[in-house]
Amino acid sequence: MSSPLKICFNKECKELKSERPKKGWPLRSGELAELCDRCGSIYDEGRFCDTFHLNASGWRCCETCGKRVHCGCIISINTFTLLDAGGIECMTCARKNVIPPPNPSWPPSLFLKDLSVKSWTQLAGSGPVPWRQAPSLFNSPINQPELHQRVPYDVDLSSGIDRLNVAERLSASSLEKKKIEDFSERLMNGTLKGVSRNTLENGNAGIKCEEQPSSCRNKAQLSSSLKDEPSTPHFGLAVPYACPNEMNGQIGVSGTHLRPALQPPLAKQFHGNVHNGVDSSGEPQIRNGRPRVEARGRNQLLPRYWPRFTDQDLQHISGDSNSVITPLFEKMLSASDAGRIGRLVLPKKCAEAYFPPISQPEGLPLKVQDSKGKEWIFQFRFWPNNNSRMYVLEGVTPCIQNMQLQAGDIVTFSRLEPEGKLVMGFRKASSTPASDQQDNEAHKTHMGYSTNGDADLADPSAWAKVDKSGYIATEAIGVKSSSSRKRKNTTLGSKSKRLKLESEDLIELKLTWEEAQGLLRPPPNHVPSVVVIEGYEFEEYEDAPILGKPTIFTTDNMGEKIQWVQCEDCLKWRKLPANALLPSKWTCSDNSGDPERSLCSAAQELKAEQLEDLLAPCNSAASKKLKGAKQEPDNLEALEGLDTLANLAILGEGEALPSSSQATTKHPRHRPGCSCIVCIQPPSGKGPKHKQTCECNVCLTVKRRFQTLMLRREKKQSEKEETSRKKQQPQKLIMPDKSGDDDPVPCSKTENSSPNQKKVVSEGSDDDSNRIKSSTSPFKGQIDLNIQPEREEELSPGSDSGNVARLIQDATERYLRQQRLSSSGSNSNSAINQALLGGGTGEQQINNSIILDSSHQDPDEDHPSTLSIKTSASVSATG
DNA sequence: GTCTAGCATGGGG
DNA sequence: CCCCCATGCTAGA
Repeated sequence: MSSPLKICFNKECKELKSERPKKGWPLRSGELAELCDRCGSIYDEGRFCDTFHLNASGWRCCETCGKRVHCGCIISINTFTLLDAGGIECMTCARKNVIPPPNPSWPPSLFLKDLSVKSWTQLAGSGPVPWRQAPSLFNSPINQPELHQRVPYDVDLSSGIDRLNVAERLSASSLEKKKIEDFSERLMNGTLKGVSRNTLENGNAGIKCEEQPSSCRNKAQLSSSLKDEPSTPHFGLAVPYACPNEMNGQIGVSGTHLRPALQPPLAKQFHGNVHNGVDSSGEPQIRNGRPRVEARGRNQLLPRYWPRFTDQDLQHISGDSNSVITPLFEKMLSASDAGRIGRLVLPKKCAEAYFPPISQPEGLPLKVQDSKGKEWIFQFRFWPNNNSRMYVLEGVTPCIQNMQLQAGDIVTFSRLEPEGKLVMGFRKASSTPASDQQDNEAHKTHMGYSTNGDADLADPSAWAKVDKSGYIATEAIGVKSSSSRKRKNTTLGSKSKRLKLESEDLIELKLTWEEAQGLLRPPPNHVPSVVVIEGYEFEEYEDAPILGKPTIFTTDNMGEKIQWVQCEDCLKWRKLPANALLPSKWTCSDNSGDPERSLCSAAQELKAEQLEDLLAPCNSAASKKLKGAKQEPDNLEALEGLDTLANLAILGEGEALPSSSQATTKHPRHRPGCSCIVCIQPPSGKGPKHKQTCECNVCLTVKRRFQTLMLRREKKQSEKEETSRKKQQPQKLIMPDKSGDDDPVPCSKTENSSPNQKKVVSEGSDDDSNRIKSSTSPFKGQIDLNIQPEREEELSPGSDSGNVARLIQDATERYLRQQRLSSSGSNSNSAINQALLGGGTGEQQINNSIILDSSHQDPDEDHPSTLSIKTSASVSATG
């Protein structure tokens, strides 16, 4: 590794590394720990753990020779193997009885299971994972050439995994089912052993486990092999891949699904080679759950698809049964995956490697079990795409909704043995392994142990987080930040810009826009202009509003506006002036205005019942309406969301949030039980709607934001016009420190508002009460707050800003657009248009309205300048 | 007019 | 340059 630090990687050692530090164990990043001479020597001699970890936990004794092995440590990860019956065995003993696995590509258990022979179709459509038999194909005597012959299309067979996967798929897909059945049958009869070996031997740069019974473990042994392949990620602390000692199918735990640092003595063994075990080399595979590593550049599965299960994940999936989990792959849900279309795009390689072969686009129904044991049937199919295929799982929407997943969350696929069931788990993007959502330590770990090049891994501080049991224990904040960061660096970072946007969109997805709206506070030193809408005053911020700690506004006995804020530490509620601007994290010590209550020890001013009254309205959907015009968080949920957002603000952009908001089936951004107007509305959009006079927090904040939005739009439009239609906004918008509400162009309202726009709207709206009076805001629009947020995801794949404010803006824009789309032709819609048209120049206003309509329809057009271009075309359609 | 299925496109690796 | 795949696009239901 190229640790920036000059000291020995051994945290027990403070020695400085020499110019040419000694190489130690492989890190998950794929690099090697750099040690000082002394530690290096100790490591080389195999005495590292004995020397430095004597008092650490994780020591176990070899079941055979009794030798003590430090199982809970990355350094010794490859010096032992887990026994099926429990316990461990040192490599020395393990090698003695090693028998090459029939085919490392597939879990040995497969070979031993008494699988009935079914056609793929049958298998796929019913019962325990049918397709899992596929692997068996390679267990047949069929020789490599035969496999190749079955390959209908051109594939790179040079890689072992390629061969296996492709051959497998190809053979299945290209062959007639009868053939497949026969093949499977043969496989089941165990007559096909050896195929994989041949394949691997010939095409795999990896180690040939089959040839050398002990090689598997040898491979697993880091240093030597790793040193040979420094580029290979070895983040897996996984237990060395153990070749089955017997043909009973038992093999040691494959490191594949075990995270490196999460390799404590497993309470339960999760067999199965890693992924399809297609990896014959065993080496990389073992370490990181990486499916098959055809060394250098020929990986079949991209790192982002490598399963990163924790043993807890696996345990959860397997439940109390004795099932063995074989992690297959995972995928971060894209916007479209999580959208309502219900199509989950499967990574091609993964689909071909782990799902039953399909030769027809129609594919097969695939039964999948979720982590809760519930079964789902998806259609596994593909679309011809160019000369390739695009694999998709159709009908996943119910499942995804059931799991309350959003774009950015990760779905994991694994195989449950011996049932052979395909299990679909998930992890929330928040880093909490959601597949089980157990509140255990493991879940505090990052799910993102990174792959190659993860700086975090190379960072000794990260190592410091590796506790003695081998778990990566991280403090809450740390988990959040580093986790999400890792995510970005790995899955997202390596992906397209599109995905990056998505990741940022993630943040947005985790906040209801109400939550976001409610968090807005006027920028410091800025006096918000007041807009009166429907008799209520709204603050209009010229500059970017800021995010502050959520508070509850109210009026005290003296009739003064105040706000209540809860101390982060003692949770006591403190009273503050209404205009106090609070940091996201506020504690009593910040209560400088009230020295008496600037300590947590000070009694709470609010009595229990008062507090209850204060919060009560929040819990009642019926009481969502606010008494005041200020942005008052209207319920606890909102508060929670606000807290989240506040935290977000602190954490900075790109930080994943705890997925506190779980989507409802109707509205992904709302949580079960949510009684907001959105959630109680039928999908059709019919039913209760916000009235124009609605004064709920949602409406208030949206209206407020609408004003801001319109103002900004108008500014930019003006600006644009002044610069002769010169496009200039996009970059600005995506600049973290400039994006969002922060208009980079210093323009006062006066400057940017055409005189006309200052006219008070008095359009002949169907509802006169909807007029917006404003003394300062140039925009006088009306807003129909009835939208179908559930469509937001679909229509707005991503935000291009990591700036929260920007997200909020986007949310608002989307909201507005939505309401327009969903209520086109409605009074409110026309009202908006009229309102917009009523003020300022027609063109100007039209553009504004059009912008709203056009925005977000295309992620690439999420810029005013671009949007405005479309206006003319959209006008007719809109008008 | 809406929704869906399936193909096409194009950015990014 | 090719492949993957997210998502756009659109014909058809």
